[in-house]
Amino acid sequence: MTEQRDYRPTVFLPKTDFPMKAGLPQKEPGILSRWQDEGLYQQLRKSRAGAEKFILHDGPPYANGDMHIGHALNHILKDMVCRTQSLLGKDAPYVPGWDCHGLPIEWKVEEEYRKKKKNKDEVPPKEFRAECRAYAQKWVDTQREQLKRLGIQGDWDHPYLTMDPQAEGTIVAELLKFAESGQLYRGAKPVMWSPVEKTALAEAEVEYEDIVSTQIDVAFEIVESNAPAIQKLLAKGHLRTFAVIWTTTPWTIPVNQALAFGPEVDYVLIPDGGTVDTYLVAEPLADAFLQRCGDKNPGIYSLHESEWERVKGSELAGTICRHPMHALGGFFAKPRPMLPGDFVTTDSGTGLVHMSPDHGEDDFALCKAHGIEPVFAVLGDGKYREDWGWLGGQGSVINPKFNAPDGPICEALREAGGLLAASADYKHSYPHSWRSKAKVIYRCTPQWFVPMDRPVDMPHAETRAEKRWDNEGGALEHPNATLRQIATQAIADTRFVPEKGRNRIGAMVEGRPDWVLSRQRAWGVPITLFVDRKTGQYLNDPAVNARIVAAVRAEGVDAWDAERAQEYLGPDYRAEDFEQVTDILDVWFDSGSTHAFVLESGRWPDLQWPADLYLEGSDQHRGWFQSSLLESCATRGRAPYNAVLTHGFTMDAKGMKMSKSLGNTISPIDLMKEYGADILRLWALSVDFTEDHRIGKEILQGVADQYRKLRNTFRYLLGALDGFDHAAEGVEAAEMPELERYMLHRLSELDSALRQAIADFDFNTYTRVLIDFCNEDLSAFFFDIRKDCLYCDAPTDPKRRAYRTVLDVLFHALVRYAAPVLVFTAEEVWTTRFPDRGSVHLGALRDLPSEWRDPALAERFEGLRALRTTVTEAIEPLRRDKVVGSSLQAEVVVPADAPEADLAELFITAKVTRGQGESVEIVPTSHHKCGRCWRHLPEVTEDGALCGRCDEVVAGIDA
RNA sequence: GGGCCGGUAGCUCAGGUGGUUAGAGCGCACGCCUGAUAAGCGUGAGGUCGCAAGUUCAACUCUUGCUCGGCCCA
Repeated sequence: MTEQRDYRPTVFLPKTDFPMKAGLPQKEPGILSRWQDEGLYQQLRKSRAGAEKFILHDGPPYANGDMHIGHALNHILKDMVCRTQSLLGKDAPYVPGWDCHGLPIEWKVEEEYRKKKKNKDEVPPKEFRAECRAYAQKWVDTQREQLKRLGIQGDWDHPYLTMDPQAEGTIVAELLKFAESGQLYRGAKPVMWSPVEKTALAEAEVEYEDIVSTQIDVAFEIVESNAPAIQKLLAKGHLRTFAVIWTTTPWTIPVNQALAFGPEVDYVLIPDGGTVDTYLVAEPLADAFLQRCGDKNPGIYSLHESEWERVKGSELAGTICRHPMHALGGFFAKPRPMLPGDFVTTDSGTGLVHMSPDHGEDDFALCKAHGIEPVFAVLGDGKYREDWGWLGGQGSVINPKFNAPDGPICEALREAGGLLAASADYKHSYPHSWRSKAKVIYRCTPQWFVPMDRPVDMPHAETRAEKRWDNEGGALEHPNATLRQIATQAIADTRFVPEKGRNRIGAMVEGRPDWVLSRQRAWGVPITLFVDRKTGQYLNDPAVNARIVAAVRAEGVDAWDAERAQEYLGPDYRAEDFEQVTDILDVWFDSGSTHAFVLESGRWPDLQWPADLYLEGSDQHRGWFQSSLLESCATRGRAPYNAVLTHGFTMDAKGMKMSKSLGNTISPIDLMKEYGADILRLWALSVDFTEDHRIGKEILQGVADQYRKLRNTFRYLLGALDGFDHAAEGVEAAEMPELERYMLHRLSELDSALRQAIADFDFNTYTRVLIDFCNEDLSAFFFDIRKDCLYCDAPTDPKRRAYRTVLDVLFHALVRYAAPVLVFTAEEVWTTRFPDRGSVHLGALRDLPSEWRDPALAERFEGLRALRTTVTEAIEPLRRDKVVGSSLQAEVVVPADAPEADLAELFITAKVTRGQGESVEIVPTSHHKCGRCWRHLPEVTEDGALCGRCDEVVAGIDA
């Protein structure tokens, strides 16, 4: 036995400095600052100048608090959209924005006041707004840094802010378009109102607490009815019939204007044996009613239940009652009609509901539909107004004593004979003010509305110019169509991904009430209207409006100052003839106008109107998607977007929503510190974001494993391509071995799949297909088979050159495919190989040569791969029995009809022969093992000696 | 309480218009290799397709109810 040489130095192993361990949290910030220094975003704009555009318009997050997982997901998806579109060669700019006005910021500033024992009411509004502005700016800056850290690419130096005076000016200009086209009216609406703070409250400012209230049963005498059973009673002049209502808010009785019944509910007439009276209540609630007032009216029991007369709810239409206090005259003497209300249930009460349009949403809507208007009897402090016919000047209505069974309301009702029962023992949950903890009420207040069902008088093109409407995108006219109809058409014309979003927003637009634009707040864009004190109509003069818009554009919302009314009104009007509106706009109007000042204004010349895509969470069907849609349809006659993409919400590992109180929140900022942004991105792009999805330790561990696999694929490519020079070593596809040509075919299939996924915004398919290709086609198949070739063939060998040529093709393709997902890692990969060729993110996909497609070859290889699996399965038992270890020690017999190919090479076995039968058989090889390539070949004379190929190669090296 | 949406292996996902033993990748277990080495390769075990009825010759796939979870509203 001769001394064996160590052939290791003669083997061409992969060589690269690219580390297996990523160290993303440490590495990413450096890459990020390099991009910033090099102005990568601007470079990209330049390189795509003139290309087809893809405009994603960023929905503005609220400038309050740190980035949370929802922001992260949303922005990763937006970034993926822009980057993949850019990969296709399009110009896909991204201008991020923030929503800066609104209540939550006001709260925070007020909270800081309270800490300093400062009273908000003593602070001049201008000063207060300045503090809100500063607060918003602080969070804009914070979130901007956090989003940048995620690798989101965009024009971070020029974001749009809704509090930018230019933006505020545009918002005002958009509002005035509504005014000029007659799409504004002043109406009333019940809002949550706190009598203690004397202010309207938002839903979020209200919390529910269990309290005990007075419950009363009140009788309204029926004076007229179409129901036969009631008519019969009414005909006997001396009998009285009462509709009975039940309420836990006695104070609303003085403002009652109607009664509601359930058309589907069955009612009974209960005769009171002690008197000549009869009571109408819902049948299922009759027992409960009798229990409540039985003690005081024992006569009610006089007739057996089976003898009670029945009345169908639907028969009650047209029935008229009178208020128990009708003797007071005036308001109280008016007829109280019974109206059909779908909201009436038989869960509690009497199945008849007393209606006060001033103090309930159902009440308001039902009364409005029947022409009954609110009366504004309860003032902001909770007292009835002085001139009110009953209890004028008294209150407050939230005072329990006021509502008590022995309070003034019940006493008066009792005296009038209208009170059947009253007890202070009803436990229920009731809204309270978050801040004062006092009870709140519904109260009608005047508000500004956009009508959904009034024909939109969209000004014609020439008129638009006259009126100085600056709709760069133009406007479509829909003769006589209402805003609801135009919006419905726009929904039909928009692409929704996923498709179910269309149904969701469609149902909302179909059913939504008029848009309430006004808020009685400080931090927002003013409703810049002057109302004529004589007519109650707002002034509609384009010249006045132009002055207002110009001032707000220049100075921001502070320009809407009462002292400057005359300046805006000009010489044609007198300020004292007008009331200057002090309400501000619903912030949804702000964000609904972003398309105007971001896409249309020309301040971001890369952008254009309309947007190709809006991309937000599914909650925005009611929010931004809709406010933008309505704003744009009312002023431009179409949606500001061509497509809407929605994502679901991120749940914890168990599928439960994240909340601070549950303590299951996961911060993307923490995750970036632990795993790195690329892992977080890969997570967001691996899950089915169109549904709700989860995040957690195990999931992230899985994502990190997928990442490592991708990273090692690149590491292998970098190592295997060490020193590759295409000019010297490249091989034409036609000259390549079949295996290489098959891989080019597979790559072109992958390319098609990825392009389809981009077109569908189907990113989990994108990442899955990419990772599967790396695992199955490359690592487990191509790379494994060609290991011998790469390590042991001579560098000049045509097969090895062909292999490396394909590796080079794969490198260029894969690094670009991966770039939108693993933005940092792809850059690291790219610069490891090409330190002087700029950023990978400037690159676009190249169209792969169509000749690479070879379906016939592919079909043969699919058969070979199936056979390969059979062979590996067959080797396994021999391994178990320690007959063979490496597959190179196996000799294989395959069926005679196995496809033509170098099977030993494909199967990585010593030898393959064709047998007679159908089966695959394995035997251990008897050949010796080559000392260099470890293959077992007949020409190897003894273990450790060289095979013919290696002998030649080593000789070449030695020489 | 109402509207809409969803529940396929431990994890992330595939499963046209109902039709053979429900698939993939990862993870896991076991094994091979030790020249991609805190890497690479192979084999294997995991699912009453949320639950229950119904339609059908046949349902993960259709209908209804329930349940769990989510978004929006009340």
